[in-house]
Amino acid sequence: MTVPLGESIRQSFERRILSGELAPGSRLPTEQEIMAEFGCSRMTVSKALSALTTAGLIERRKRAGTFVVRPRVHAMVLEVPDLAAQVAARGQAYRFRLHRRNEEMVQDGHLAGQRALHLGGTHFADGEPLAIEDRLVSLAAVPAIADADLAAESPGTWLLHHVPWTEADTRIFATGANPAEAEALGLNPGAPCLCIERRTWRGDEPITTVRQLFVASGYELVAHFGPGGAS
Amino acid sequence: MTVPLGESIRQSFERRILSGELAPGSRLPTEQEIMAEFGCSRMTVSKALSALTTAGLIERRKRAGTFVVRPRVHAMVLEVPDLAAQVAARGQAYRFRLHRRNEEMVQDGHLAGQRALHLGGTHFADGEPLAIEDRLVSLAAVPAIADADLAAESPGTWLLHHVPWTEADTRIFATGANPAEAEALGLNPGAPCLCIERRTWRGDEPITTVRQLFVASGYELVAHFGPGGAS
DNA sequence: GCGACAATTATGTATAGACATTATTGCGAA
DNA sequence: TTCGCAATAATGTCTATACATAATTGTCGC
Repeated sequence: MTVPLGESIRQSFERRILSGELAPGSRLPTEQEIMAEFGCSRMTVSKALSALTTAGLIERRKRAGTFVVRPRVHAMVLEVPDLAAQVAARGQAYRFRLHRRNEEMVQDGHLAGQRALHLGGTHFADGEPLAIEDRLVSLAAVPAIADADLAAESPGTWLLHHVPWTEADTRIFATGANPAEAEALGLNPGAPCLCIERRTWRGDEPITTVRQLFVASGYELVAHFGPGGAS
Repeated sequence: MTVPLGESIRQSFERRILSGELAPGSRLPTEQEIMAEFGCSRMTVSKALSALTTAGLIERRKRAGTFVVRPRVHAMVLEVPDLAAQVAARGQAYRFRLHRRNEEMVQDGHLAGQRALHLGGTHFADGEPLAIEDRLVSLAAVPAIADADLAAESPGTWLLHHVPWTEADTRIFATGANPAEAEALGLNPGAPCLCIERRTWRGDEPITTVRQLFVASGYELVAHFGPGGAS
């Protein structure tokens, strides 16, 4: 038995649901009936249904039975890899240049009232500016960053390797570069750019806020939704 | 016992990991030790650890034990709600105007070699153009769209309510509006726009391809990552 | 010393049974 | 009719046990 029985039960119902054989809102067989169909114990059925529940495909209601959920909003998986790795994966030379680094008391936003390290820099791919970023890192949450060598490694890469986070919000929108930004990116003012603003936390504790402005022609985000969840 | 024992075990280890008490790469107690700590059976411990495994917090290796995973790439959940619903949620009046509808044989791309319905239109929020879209819908996969009333409802909304899909790819990038696009959106040529290109499938069968161009000031995408997965 | 093989130890999966929980259903009384 | 309560049928959780599986560890032979 290469594939576990519980897993094959899960797959069977996943297939029936995704194919439309089991329509949204329709009732699945009872656990007793599924036991009989697959010739296994109720615990095994229950575990398979629990997995489908956490995957969001079905809903279990006591006394009433188990139902296929009706489709809601699309939730897609957005991969946000490390920028240095992503540039390297395209076969380009990656470089980061830091042009601002100072400690300050943050007045507003996500890190308001905390001492933070304020970092600014430019990401280059093959010597061409790809993006500029402006970042605040909480010194309370990440004291070690005060001693980090951020000239060699971008702050994002350093944080990714040194600081685990548990929660993040990202806003993605298009905007025109203002004169200073255009200058830094080698564009004309008003040129289209992709802007990504991200705030991260570990538990309730804010870690960092970053605003990255990408040259439109040099960057795109890719999101995927598929049966496996991620792929 | 309001909270199930297995769940409290799961929470206990989640807390210890997120707080850093259990560092990435470190070994958890064996299932036997956890049994003793919580005074329960091994199945209950195993179920709690299974949940943490699917949540991606720990890794279980036979013979070796259970370990806290090291942080990897960021995978965030991108909410892609229906545009009409999203505009309505902001308290604005939503309208869609269809200005192209014809059947054609698709030459290239995702739907190459299929007969498809080619649709073009504009999304308005409070009477102002918000986005233009250009869409191909496979007539083989979705024959019913030939009879749909797409003047009242946007093609995206119609598809969302009538056609389940199982797989989708999305590209997100910034671009400048070309003269025709700028005209349709009431912008100057070259003005920054957010472009979303999406291809969807049901199983192996392509359903639709769409390119949506948003006025930069009117739209942003929001992605989230958190312990709950979605929130 | 060093490689191959066996023993050990840990997780992976499954069964069978028990009791808890809870929403529905139906019946009886006001 | 309608309100409320009890019976019921379904899922939720847990125990105790068994065997499978796989990687590390130790040992034996060379």
